Amino acid sequence: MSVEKSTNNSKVVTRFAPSPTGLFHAGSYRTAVFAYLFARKHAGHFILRIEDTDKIRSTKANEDNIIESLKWLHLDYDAMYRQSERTEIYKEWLNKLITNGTAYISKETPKEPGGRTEVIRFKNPNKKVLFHDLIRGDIEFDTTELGDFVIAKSLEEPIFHFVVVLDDYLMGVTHVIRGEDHISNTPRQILIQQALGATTPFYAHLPLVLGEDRSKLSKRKGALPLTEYRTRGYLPEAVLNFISLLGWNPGTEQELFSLNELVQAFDLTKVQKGGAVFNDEKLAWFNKQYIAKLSKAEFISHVKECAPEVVDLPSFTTIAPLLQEKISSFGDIRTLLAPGGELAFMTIDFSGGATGSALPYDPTALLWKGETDISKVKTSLKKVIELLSVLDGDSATFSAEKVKAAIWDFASSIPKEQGGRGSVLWPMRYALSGQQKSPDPFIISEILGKDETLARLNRAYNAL
RNA sequence: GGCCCCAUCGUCUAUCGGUUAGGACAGCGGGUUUUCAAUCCGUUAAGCGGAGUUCGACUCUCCGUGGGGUCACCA
Repeated sequence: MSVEKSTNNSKVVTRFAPSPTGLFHAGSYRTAVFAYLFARKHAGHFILRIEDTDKIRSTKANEDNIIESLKWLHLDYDAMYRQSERTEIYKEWLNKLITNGTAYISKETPKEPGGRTEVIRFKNPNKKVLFHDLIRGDIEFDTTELGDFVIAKSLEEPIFHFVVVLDDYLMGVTHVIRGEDHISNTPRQILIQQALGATTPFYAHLPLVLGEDRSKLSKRKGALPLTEYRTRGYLPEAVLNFISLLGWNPGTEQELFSLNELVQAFDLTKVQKGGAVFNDEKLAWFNKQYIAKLSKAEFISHVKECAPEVVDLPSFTTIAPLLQEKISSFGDIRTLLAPGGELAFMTIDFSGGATGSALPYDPTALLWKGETDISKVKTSLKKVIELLSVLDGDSATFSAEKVKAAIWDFASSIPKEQGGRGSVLWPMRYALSGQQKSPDPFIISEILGKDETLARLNRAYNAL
């Protein structure tokens, strides 16, 4: 008894039904995305249903987190329901089932002192249930081992299996798109459907999103809430793009998709059966692609959100283009500016502190590659100082281009055998940045300004 | 353990019986370069095992193995 139905005359309705018992992470997010894409692809409805029948574990904060995350990702829904507000409806239908004999009030011996003495159980017809899954094909279960399972703690406290089925029915859900972990719940839910006189929707059980250890992604396994990706400086478009390609792909070699392109391309039949490991490196790559596409103004406004203190730095506009091509997430900016980071030269004190004698780095690192002759480095630094001294110190004219122009001929005049340009540029750059890695010495000079540039070069010169 | 689902490079995946098994991330090598990054070019790397079916299996069937999910008065 396969459940073939026709979709010809029924509008597609999908739903995303999270329970607000934890922060919204990639596992549930992927389910939301697929249900959303499928609905939009077929010009159908997408419903958000908060499954908060567990009053103890559900919180408003978690619900807000779900809603906020969906909004951040631009997954708009056509209707929203909260199961905690539908108690009367459930009660009415629970009574119907009890009346028609498919459910009954069962006397229980409390497991703990003071425990419940009666619950509502479903009268299990103990039969085999076969259903068709859009992704996996026919699946058959024998429901006998389920026994007369509980569908409500009381008339006012229905539980998951009952409310899911009833709501899907009442809300006209045509396609139940959910995680694979619900496969084994499906047969008992179909039993309830039959008792309710409801039609069976299409089922599509998605492969799970896995952690590095290949087990179901969960907070416990280190899955970050989506809102955490936001605060770490990930773009919603990148997160959406990445997660959409987890367990699904259009069969082409295209990798970058806008939301609209995803809607157009999405196809449930191309969904994978096996689980997919969530890979942070690839997410970072996607994010980098999207950051690169940002206009200068957009880039700056995103930095403002993630690292406002950085925008206030005097030379921020000078390094912004550098940052945009370097970072994978906006959170990287803080790392770059922190002590030891490639941009630390902007914030480290090179004045030598109270005694005025100590350099914030090891002077011997000024030596380029195999160079051992300190006097050569001193000569080179001295020449650089001379060349820069004659430049106009005005902030508008002491630019990276001007500094480069002033230095370049001299640096290029050094023969390869004597170290080439590197023998000039490395000590210069290191003197200015105090870092093994940093932007080039010209841009650093511009950022520091003439006075600070010369001060640092002189201090390095004197330290040798 | 019972039941259920799954199985191509380290990872995400293409292949719908016939391919030198393709792409992307990561890795590695190189060009460029004062360093790192970026960028460009190149490159390593895969059909879990065994039986079948077939002229021919990564692809279909079965068994095994492995992994995962689920077994609540949670969802």
